[in-house]
Amino acid sequence: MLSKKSQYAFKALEYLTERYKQGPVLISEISKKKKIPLKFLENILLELKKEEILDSKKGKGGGYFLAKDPAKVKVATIIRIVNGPIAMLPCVSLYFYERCKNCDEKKCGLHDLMIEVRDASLGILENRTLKDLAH
Amino acid sequence: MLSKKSQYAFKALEYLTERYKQGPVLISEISKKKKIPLKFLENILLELKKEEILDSKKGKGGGYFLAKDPAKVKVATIIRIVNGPIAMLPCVSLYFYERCKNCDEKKCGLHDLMIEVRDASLGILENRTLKDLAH
DNA sequence: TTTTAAGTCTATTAACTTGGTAGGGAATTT
DNA sequence: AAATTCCCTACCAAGTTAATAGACTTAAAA
Repeated sequence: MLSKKSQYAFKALEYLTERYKQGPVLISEISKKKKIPLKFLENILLELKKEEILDSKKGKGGGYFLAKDPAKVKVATIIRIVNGPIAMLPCVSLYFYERCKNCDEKKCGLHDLMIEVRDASLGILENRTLKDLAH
Repeated sequence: MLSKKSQYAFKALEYLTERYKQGPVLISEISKKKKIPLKFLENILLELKKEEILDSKKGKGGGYFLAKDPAKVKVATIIRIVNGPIAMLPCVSLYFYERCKNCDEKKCGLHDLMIEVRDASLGILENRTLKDLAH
């Protein structure tokens, strides 16, 4: 399941997508409009900035804004940043791969199945962007 | 991600699938062969019994065994029992549905997307059984 | 140049979840 | 009756999540 943090992130990004190219938006404004705890939201936006999804401006007239075209930001990318792996097992994760202990990937029945599930999910998540979320 | 408990469950079920119709198998045997902490495994098997995936026999010659044909036990069912929801959001879960607070499902962009992802995953998980995991 | 308005950063905390343990109790077979 | 095996309840430590606090930095405006 997506964490609450992830849901907050998507709500904030939705808000910023609606205001793309309209200048910086205050954290406090997003917090109020989307009912996200202010300080928690700060952390989330900062993280998204470090990953270059968002950019920001300090001081008066400052705020956060999308660093790129919302049609270029994949949903999968956001999930990986704020929620972690999309795969159901570490041993089939593309970006967070970890070998299974006590389990030979060659003859693990779950392994192949979970690759299928991963690919089915990614087929969708890698092909949808922030723009699609807004519609 | 699937919890360690879920991975243990699948390993145990794999073992029991190989021994389907061959009489009860000791918890301690599964524990040893599959390297699963004994007491933890007890809890898992008991839970699977309560959900009628497994059955058991007490006393000498006792143990656990599959309650039905492994070809009839869906992977999705097991995941729901030991891991919980398959969907990425409570508001799109079929078996663990919960309404989103502060989010109108009608106009939530994530909602529709997550339904797609759910259906893609279920398309696989509802059509694979314990038997498929073994081969 | 001072003030004010922002975002930045580090640390802390409370609640919850996960993984694992302990120790009898109950049923069944011999 | 004794041995064997699952059943059940409770507990605990560690980690994660959600949220908060407060001081710091940068930038614009007065």
